[in-house]
Amino acid sequence: MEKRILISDIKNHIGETITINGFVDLRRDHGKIVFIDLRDRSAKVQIVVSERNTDAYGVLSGVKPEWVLSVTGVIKKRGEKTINPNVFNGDLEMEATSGEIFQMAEELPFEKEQEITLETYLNYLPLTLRTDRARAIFRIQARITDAFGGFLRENGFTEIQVPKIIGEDAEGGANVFNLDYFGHIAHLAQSPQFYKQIMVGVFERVFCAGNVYRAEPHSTTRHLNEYTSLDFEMGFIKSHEDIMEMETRMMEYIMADLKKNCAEDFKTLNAVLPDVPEKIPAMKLREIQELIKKETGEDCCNAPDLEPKHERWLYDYALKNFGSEFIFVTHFPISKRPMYTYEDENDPGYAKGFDLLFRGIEITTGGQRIHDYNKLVESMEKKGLDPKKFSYYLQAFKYGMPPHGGLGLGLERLTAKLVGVENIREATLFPRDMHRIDTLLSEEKKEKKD
RNA sequence: GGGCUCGUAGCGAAAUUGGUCAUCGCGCCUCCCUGUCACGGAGGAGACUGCCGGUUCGAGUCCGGUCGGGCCCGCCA
Repeated sequence: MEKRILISDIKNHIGETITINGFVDLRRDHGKIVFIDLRDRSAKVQIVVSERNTDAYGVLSGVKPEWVLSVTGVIKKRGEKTINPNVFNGDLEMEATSGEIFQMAEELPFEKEQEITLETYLNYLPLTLRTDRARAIFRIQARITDAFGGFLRENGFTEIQVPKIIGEDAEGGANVFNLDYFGHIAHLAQSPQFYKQIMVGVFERVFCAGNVYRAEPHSTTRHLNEYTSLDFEMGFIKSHEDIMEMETRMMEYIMADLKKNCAEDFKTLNAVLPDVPEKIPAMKLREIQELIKKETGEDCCNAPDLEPKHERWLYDYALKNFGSEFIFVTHFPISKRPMYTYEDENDPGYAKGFDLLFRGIEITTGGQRIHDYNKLVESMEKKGLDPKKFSYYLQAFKYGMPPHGGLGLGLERLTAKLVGVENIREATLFPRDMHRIDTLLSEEKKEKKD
């Protein structure tokens, strides 16, 4: 295959005649001279189409946004007066000598790179995703998953793939999607929890990144019915604090990676990377609740979790008092946690577990898990679950399981908070919510009626 | 599941207490322009103000219903 020259690389071809491919971003028509901003996956550059170059002018002078082109021409340094210091490649341009149109395009149904409502954005995702903003967001997201895997591989973790179709309710309680499995009822996985725990018995340290499903009928800026969970699970830990330490180092690694590889995208989004402290502050839920009572007068001391507004309050508090945009909340009441949750022997009734809050939102839940078979069975019974239904999972514990723990991290939540978008759906390529699976569900319903 | 709120050209917005106000910007079409970079200039097309009904001499504006969007809460990542 012929090596294609990317627009980001044209500075190495000054004076040469080369061919570049891409999409029309914008045309500025001055009559006898036409400027085209052409973008490919790497960058943009200005094409100069002059009437003098008859071949190029004939083909290219009338192009419109999103037309797909191949342009051949000479890469030139711009004259002093025509340099644009505000854009990438602002000191270069291509003088077109010929061009080919691969595909024309209809007029976009929205204003590119302008403010549009979320509804319009979601209705035209195949096109709105082509904007600078969206491409920056999802390049960053791709780096996050890449760095997540990179860090864990360096630390002895093995990547695993886990099923998304499961037979029994994974953890009890949560709403799961049902599906017909050859006449049996199966569910869409709401987490990889059981499989990654089982795999601790195989590899000791495992991780996976995949979609999980929640049939919760919510409609907020931070919930999706299908989201991406970044999970790891590791054996031979002393306590949940080992998991917290691992996550802290992981965050450090991810942020360093983004700083190195996505600086331009953060600039596009006007977003700022957080500093990850050497030790992320950690407080017990009860300590925080007392603090909230003391500082705000609001009494939430008996609640099993923090309310969203208190999570935001805690963000301000941690930033002010600890200089950290991250904070761990530990020791939730065991009664409100899943059956595999490990009770703190030094703090009975409370879990050796934690949430990680970033910029005022919960992005991670993690903790130590019960590894003793009998205790696990006992815990299931306490929660009103039938151990027989979990016999497959329990095998791993019956035949030897090290002390272990892990966590799940919501990729879209992390992305949204990192890049500063208000709604999590802007941090999801093709978000699934109550009302929309690519198209509006209500419209499908309407069509069926007709 | 509960609550709040919004619905005006392709897109984003404006219309004092209901009284020719359906307006502006972008985009689109035609024409002019060899240095722009959100190019500029001249002209033009495009909306029964989501839908149905009501109040009124008069409704984009008020009321009821309906459809759709958004947000918050519960639950969670």
